[in-house]
Parts: sequence; C-alpha cells; structure tokens
Amino acid sequence: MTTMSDVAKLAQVSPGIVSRLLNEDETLRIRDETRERVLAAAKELDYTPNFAARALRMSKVGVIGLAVHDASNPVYSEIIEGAQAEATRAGYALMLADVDALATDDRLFKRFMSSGAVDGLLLQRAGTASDSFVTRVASERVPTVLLNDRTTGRIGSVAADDYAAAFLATRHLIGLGHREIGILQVDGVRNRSDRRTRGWRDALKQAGLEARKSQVTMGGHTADQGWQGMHEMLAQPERPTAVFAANVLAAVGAVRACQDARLEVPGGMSIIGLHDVFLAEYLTPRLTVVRLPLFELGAQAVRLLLEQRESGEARHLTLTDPAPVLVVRGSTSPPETRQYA
Amino acid sequence: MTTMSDVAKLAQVSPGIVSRLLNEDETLRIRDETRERVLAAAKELDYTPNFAARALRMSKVGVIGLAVHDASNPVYSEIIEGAQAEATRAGYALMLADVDALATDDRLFKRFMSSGAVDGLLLQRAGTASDSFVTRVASERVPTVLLNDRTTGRIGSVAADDYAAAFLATRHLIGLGHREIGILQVDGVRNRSDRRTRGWRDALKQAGLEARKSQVTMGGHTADQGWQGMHEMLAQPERPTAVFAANVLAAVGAVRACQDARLEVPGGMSIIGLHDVFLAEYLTPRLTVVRLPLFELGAQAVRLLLEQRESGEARHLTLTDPAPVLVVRGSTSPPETRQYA
DNA sequence: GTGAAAGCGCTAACAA
DNA sequence: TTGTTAGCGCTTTCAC
Repeated sequence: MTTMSDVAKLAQVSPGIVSRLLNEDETLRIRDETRERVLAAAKELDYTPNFAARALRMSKVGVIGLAVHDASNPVYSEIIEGAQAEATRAGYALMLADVDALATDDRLFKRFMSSGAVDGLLLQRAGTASDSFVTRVASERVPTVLLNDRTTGRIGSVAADDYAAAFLATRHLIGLGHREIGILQVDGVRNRSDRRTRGWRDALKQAGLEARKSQVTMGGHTADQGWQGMHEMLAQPERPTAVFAANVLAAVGAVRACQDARLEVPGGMSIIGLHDVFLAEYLTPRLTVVRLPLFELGAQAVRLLLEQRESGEARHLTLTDPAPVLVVRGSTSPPETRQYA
Repeated sequence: MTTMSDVAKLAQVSPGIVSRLLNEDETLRIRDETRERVLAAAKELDYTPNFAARALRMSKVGVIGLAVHDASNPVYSEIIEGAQAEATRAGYALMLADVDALATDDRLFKRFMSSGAVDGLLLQRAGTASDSFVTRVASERVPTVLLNDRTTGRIGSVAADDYAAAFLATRHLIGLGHREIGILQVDGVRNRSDRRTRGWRDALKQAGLEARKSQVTMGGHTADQGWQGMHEMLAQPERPTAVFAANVLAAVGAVRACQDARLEVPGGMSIIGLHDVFLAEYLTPRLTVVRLPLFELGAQAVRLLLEQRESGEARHLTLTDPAPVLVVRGSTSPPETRQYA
C-alpha cells in the first residue's frame, strides 16, 4: 500500500504539502515546479488516499446510509437509483441496509449509526414497530431524512405529491363517467396513506360525488394484499365501478382479483394504480397509472441530507415539480352502461 | 463522542484493557471485579468503537462492495438480499454501487477500490465494456467474486446451475408433447448464456429432437428485448410451438409479443421462463418458470469472498443444491393438435 | 493482571 | 514557499 509519505519522499517534499496540494487547498502557495514534481510522484506511485485515515482525521466518511424495507420492490428501487445517482454526484457512496435487520440486531445497528460509519441516513419507513425504534435512535446520532414521508422537527423529510397524484387518478375515473369510485388504501405510515385518501375524497367531493366508507378497503403495498383488498371490495353491497389503488402492486393484485371473480377489467371494473413501473406495461390489460417523480425524490433526499448536515437544520419538502402525470393504458374505460342487478 | 479512553478513565483502567476486553481477547486474564467495572463504564457511557479508527488500525473496514447494473431488476434483487443477509450475519455491511458509474467516474472508482473503503467486491457483470474494465482493475486491488458467472484464476465466482435449469425447463416442454421448441437466449456474459443454451440443446438431443438454428433468437434481459426476440421467432418459417426463455423478463415480453400477434399463450405457444419472481404469478396467463436458488447464490458469494480474503485463493463454484425446481403455472400446455397451414 | 507506548495514514496549525 | 508537529481513536506488544 502506498502512503502519502511515500509520495512525499519521492517528490522530496513534506507530507503536508502533498496533502494540501491533493486536497486543493486554496491557501497553498506552491512553485509550479514543485507542484509538478508532487503530481508526478503521486501518479507514478498510483497513490490513493487511505479512506480510514481520512475519515478518522476529518470525522467524516463520505458514506450515506440508506435503510429500506424491501429493496426489490420496484417502487423503492427507483428511489434508490435516484439517491444513488445524486450521492455519486456529490462524491458520496451509498450504503444499503435493511431496516428490520437494523432493528433486530442492535449491535449491527449501533455499529452502523454510532460508529461514524455513515455521515447521514436516508430512511424509508413502512409503519412497523422497528421503524419507530430505528427512526428515533438513528436521528439522535446522525442527520436523518425520511423518504416519501412527512415529519416535523429535527428529522428531515421529502415527500412526493401523493395528494395531487390521487386527485389526478380519481379525476381520470370521474372524467370517464364513473360515479361509484372506490379506493384501495395503503397501510403503514399514516401521513402517506392519508395524503392519498384525501386526494381521492376531494376529487369526488369536487365532482359532487360521495366518498362511501364501504368503498374503502385496504390494498397495502403488495400484490397479495391488493388481491385481498379488492376481494373484499367486490363483496360490498355498493360495489364501485372503478377503483383507485394507492399503490401499483396493490393494483396488480386487484386486477387479478377481478379476473378471478370473472369480472372483466376494464369492462366491469376500471383500475388505476399509483406509481409507474415497467411491469404495468406487461400486464393484461396494461395498467393505467399515475406516475410520480420517484427518481427525483431519491435525489432530492440526498441533497436535503447533505444540506442538513451543513446547517444542522432539517427541512420538510413536498416535491411538486415535476407534477404527477397520468399514463393511460388499458385498465380504465367508461363504465358499462348496464348496471348490476 | 465518547471514546475508549473515556471508558478507561471512568473504569480507572488503561485503554488497552478496555480494548482487549471488548474485543474478547482470549489471552486476557482479568479480575472479575475489573471486568465488571469496565463493562459498566462502557454501558454507562453508551460507548461504541469508532469505525474509522478501527479500520485504520486493523486495515479492515467490515464493508463489502456490491456492484450491479440494475438493482431494480427483480432477479438481481433476490441475489442482493441473499448477500445482504449473509453479510450481516458475518458482521459486514454491504455497500451498493453501480457498475457503470464505477467505470465512468474513475475518481469514484479509485476511491471505492483502492482506498480501503471495501474489504472485497461482489460483481455482477452484464458483458458490457465497463464490465471488463471494472473486473480487471478491481480484482487487482481487492478480493473479487463474480455473481452468477464463471471464471478461472484469482477472481472467484459462484454460478447457479443454469444448465440443469435450462435442461429441466426444456424437458417440461418435451414432456408436454412439444416437438418444435425454441429458445430466447440471454445476451451479455458468454458463459452464462452458453450454459443455458447447452441445457436446452442437450434436452432436445436426449429426446431425439433437433435444435434448429432458426428457433434460436435473442431474448436479452428485459421484457422489451424479450418482446423483440419473440417477434423475430414468430417470423421464422419453422415456428416452434413452445419456447424456453432464458430469463424471466424476456419471458414476460415474449408472452406479450404472442398476444400482440393474436397467438394464444399457452394454446398456440407455450412459454417457460428462467427464474421465479413474484410478478410471474400476476401475468395473464400466469408464467411457468424454473426457479433457481438466487438468494442462496448471493449468500454463498459472500461466504466465498470472505474465505478468499483469508486464504488468498479464489474458488469457482456452481450451486447445485438446492436444485432447480419447476414451477408449473399457466403459460405452458400441450401443443394444439391442429397445425399451422 | 494491568499499564505504557508506539503507530496505523492523514490533516491542520504553526514555524521557519 | 515549505517543513514540523500533534493528534484523530484504536490495537497490540512489551514491560512491570
């Protein structure tokens, strides 16, 4: 391993010079000749500063932690990619961890949070018990920003415009001529779920329609839960002709539940999902969705975190630009004119 | 920040003792009384060892790098989860990076590889130009293990039993009565693609069937590429009645391509994919696949890497246990008896 | 059984 | 314009 003194020795200067030059210290006044000599030596030896020594000295590692529940969920992975991209741009590396593992193994958790292994934490909560524990403990130790979530106080947060998205989705169904429109709610983090439900309710209200309790069921975050939620919805006496699923995966399950019940989509039931993912394109029928800027959300979260680290002040952001966009595919249509008996 | 000397001071011992006790040094002979005092002090101060200082002193950080092309691909994410789990078990953290970013920004790359920021690298290649660059440079600096890939020499590798899986998939189609069976190949890493193609060819041969060149097209790693590949396959004069897609996402696209061509699946065309992912369950028809132990692959790769770090010797493994399993769903059936005109 | 001291590789303050 | 030095927090060797 080649160290800074190796470089210094070869260039016949002191280590201090090498350090200041390589770190682009503005106050460094150096002869061109010497500069060249040092640079040449560094190149010759293929020198790279030691990560740990630097971190120790500067109490800063250049790593951002990212704690999620389910990295394989296509919705989250877009956020992750955005965070990845922005972190890289800012010269940081991303370290992925599992929230539940973090909460379970508290030795690992401490090591992760209190040892200076990360300069900050991006946290995606799902409303579980481990979440609140992790949130509390982590935020006491490192700057923390919540992903697609909303808080106040010293924990930062950046949320997508779920309300506008839900509103837009519901408007689409109304525009198609639907009058009885249900919602498959997401579970977990309360505010996230509420924002979506409000969007649905307000759109109905604005159109003079009623938001019926019986047309609200739990769709959750997975296709299985979505199937279950739609299954329950279909059993309601006042069955809707269209449903807004507050999560794509729930929409996927909902489509299947209808098909299993021999109810055609979109003929007998229109379904619109929230969040666009590639697989929406490959279902039968293709899934109509509202697309939210998830990649940007991830990137913005990183920016917020870095800012928060500087200023010590947490901000709470809702990402309204770019706005949600409606992607019409095949799972929504005007309601069939014949009514159920 | 509380340090080890804080603990030592409070317990009225020297830092050396604290270190040895906390690290469970076998050779340490200590009075029970002192031990308790130190432990109590550590607890009282809520002490956690500083990550960077430890890394600097021991030239080991406790972090494994994981470089992938597309973390959102559900196939890879299962591998990632397996690696995550095993790394955690072994007391390591996983650091996710993007292969292409690594190759593009060589400052980042160096920092990542040569600075001691990771103790080893897990690499998922896709056969691109950046891959070979990253592979070569990285393996010169840290222990490296390739994911679902095969090499010789100082780079380790752990592969799933793609051959057996392809064989099994093709056998299934043959068992159903198909005589004309095509394959949608994967692109990228040569050996991976070859193993799958050989499995297909050998199964055909064993059944006395011909592996026709015209029934081999490129299905790639994405649904879009799969669509394209199937589209080409359908244009062949000797169109098969069944196809083995060497990747699930390709299978997804292939199903859609058939439907777009008004060819029913499985009636007019049976399709079987490789790798099981949740969405297979939600397509119409549900996708028949062969399931490979991807989670185990990720876990095994971590074990191999850690071993390789110790011994300095790379191993090359094919994961034959658990064996591939056939998951029959709705996208395969006996061929229609009526033949094409 | 326990303490003292050296040093991992780097940066920053101060001297020269 | 450059050199010297102290010290970040830890582990480990050797001395007592």
